[in-house]
Amino acid sequence: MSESGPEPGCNSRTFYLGTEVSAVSEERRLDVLRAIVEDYVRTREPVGSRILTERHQLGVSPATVRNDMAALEEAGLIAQPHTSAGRIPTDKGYRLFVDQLAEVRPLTLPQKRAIETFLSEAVDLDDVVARAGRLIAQLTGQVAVVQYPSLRRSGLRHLELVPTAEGRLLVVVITDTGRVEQRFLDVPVDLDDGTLGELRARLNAATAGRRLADIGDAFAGVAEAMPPEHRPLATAVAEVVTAALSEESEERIVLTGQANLARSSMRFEQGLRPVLEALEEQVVLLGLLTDMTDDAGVAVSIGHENRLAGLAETSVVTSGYGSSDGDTVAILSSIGPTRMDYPGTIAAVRAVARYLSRVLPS
Amino acid sequence: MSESGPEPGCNSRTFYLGTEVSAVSEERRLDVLRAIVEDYVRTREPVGSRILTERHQLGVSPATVRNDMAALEEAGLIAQPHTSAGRIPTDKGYRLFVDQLAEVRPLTLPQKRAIETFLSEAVDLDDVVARAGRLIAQLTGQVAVVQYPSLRRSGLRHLELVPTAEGRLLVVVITDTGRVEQRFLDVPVDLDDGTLGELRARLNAATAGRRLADIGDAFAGVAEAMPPEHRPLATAVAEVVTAALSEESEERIVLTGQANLARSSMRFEQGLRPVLEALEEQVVLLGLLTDMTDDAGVAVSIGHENRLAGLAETSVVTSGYGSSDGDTVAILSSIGPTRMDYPGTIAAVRAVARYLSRVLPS
DNA sequence: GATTGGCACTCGGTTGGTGAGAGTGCTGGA
DNA sequence: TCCAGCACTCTCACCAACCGAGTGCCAATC
Repeated sequence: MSESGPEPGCNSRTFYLGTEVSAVSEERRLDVLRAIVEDYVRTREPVGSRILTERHQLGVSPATVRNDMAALEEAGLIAQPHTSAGRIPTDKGYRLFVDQLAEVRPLTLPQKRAIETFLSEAVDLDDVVARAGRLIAQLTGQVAVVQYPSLRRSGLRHLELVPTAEGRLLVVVITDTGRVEQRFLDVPVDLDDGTLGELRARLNAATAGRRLADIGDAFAGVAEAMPPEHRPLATAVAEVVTAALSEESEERIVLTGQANLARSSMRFEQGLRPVLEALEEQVVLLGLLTDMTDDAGVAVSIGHENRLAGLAETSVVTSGYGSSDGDTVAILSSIGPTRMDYPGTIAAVRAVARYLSRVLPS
Repeated sequence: MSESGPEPGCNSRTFYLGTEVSAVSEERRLDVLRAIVEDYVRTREPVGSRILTERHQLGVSPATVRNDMAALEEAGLIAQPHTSAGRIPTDKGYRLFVDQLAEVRPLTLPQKRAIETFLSEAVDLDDVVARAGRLIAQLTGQVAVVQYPSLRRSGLRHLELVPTAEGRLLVVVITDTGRVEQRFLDVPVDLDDGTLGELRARLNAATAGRRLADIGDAFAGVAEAMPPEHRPLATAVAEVVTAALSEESEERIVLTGQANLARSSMRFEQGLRPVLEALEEQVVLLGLLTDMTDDAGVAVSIGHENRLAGLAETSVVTSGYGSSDGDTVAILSSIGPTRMDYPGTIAAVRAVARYLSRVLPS
């Protein structure tokens, strides 16, 4: 469910393949696995022993490769779709590849520059999120999921109280990540501008810069400091704000690049349906992404490791992003077939998350 | 491109089918067309003359139906996928069906009630839009497109100026349809709360309730009324607001139910790809929807009538929605295969648009 | 012990042919 | 104007044969 695999430090040779073999053979078997993954990702065809020796410098004959493949299959790292077909990696094989064998492939400088300029041209938060999605979708050729900065993890920039004609109060919350939320509040008492101004000033003084998650205490203090006749108002405001912010419906995500799923390069056994359906379950999807993301760096979840059955044929690459101080306020990710270009996808997700963090406090 | 067909009033019998035949034959041929459309929509199979006589009370033999079919084919209303297959309606055939033959089928009372309660439970605009999309997607089993209330067509509820720490001004625009937009403004001069308060008050007094589209004049008056040293500020605010509101990027749409496209009931000749790609071109898509929507009621665009090539195998059913006084502030629509249940889809779109208009000013 | 060439075996995909069935257009008669 | 009958066409499903790719195993070699 997370990117953590066996510790890179330990001597894990016989760990993976079970059978006792010499270190050098073990090494080559992993080379074979890497070659299989890379070839299969590129060609989308099960790869046989001969092709493998032709296309990669393994330095051994097909027969030897066949023996190695038998061992890899024994270990559950590769499989045959059917007899007399080549091998394809299993989820477990991809996992090992991602954890141990994949070489990071940083983006090119022009790519990085393109990300930077494209993101910095955004005019507001909606635009930032939309652009981030398009970047991921285009760089990876897959589906991008971008979460709006979570309200609970954001800081408060400003709290505004707007009286409307009908004796209702509009409460507007503006976060330091640029989100704006609003709720109506029925106020029983008449409001004069003075009281409202005072309340506004006090609320903002008490809450400025605080996390929205732990803003409750701040509100309590404000209510007490108000003259008794206005305490109910202060409490009501506090209530509506905390209620609005704690609502799960306020966690929003944006999907981009679904058209990429229909490209010929993506053929799913079960068809597109389960994938599209999983993507529409936004609440569940967000839960999955949240669970698999740890604070540090990029996380990968492969095939059946995903809780959602609809994503059993896909892999998910996520990263948190946030303000430049490293706090994660939201998640962004790329979803594609398990047979994806992991190094490229990881690099793209990481890069966009990084620039996004930089651009974010607009 | 719009729903307007031949005037219902005119005697259009020979108009459609070209050949001179008796009125009663003409009548029956249209019955045959209706039967073909209904059967094909239901079974997804080309329908032959025998099946047709068996399943519908046409009162004539298959041979006669064949003659009628030949006439309908001659008129371009139906076609054969290949020799020795049944007939399927052409875009033109669907058009005639929608304009002349389809019977409105209102929703059931429980359905209406479900729409009403589901929409009224929404907590804010985002929620309203999302729920409307889910309703359409679920009722029609197709893709729903819901546009956020267009800023240009909304009225202004409130304009807020928030000074931020870094000497920048945050301008927040709140519309009477519930949308909130915000922009940052670099202000050269120092701001004291008094000036800001005065400007805010004047702006709101001058603009309250006005359409955002024609708010420019109102701003001009405010700038003149301000003391000379603050006129630049007023002008700058006016500029940033008008700029923000006129941006095309602020027209937002939400797609729901894309998973429905992958259902077995939707098989497109060209596959899903062109459809999904067309749906991702949100700007173009919105333009298409806007063009085809007239103010009165539901509009239908069928197959190749759609400007977007990717939607050549789909039909689009749209309706405007807006405040209860009938003004259209945005569009909502359902997109599915040309072989869709037109009466049902039209009824669903109309109903949701209607209730949405009622619920909208949250 | 590791590697390799050779060889028999398996099995999926393709090709080509055939027959059934569905649907049509046409024609002549009511 | 309608309709029954008939010959014709075309698709689809089925089947059989074939081909090629790839494997596993074994004996020989380094």
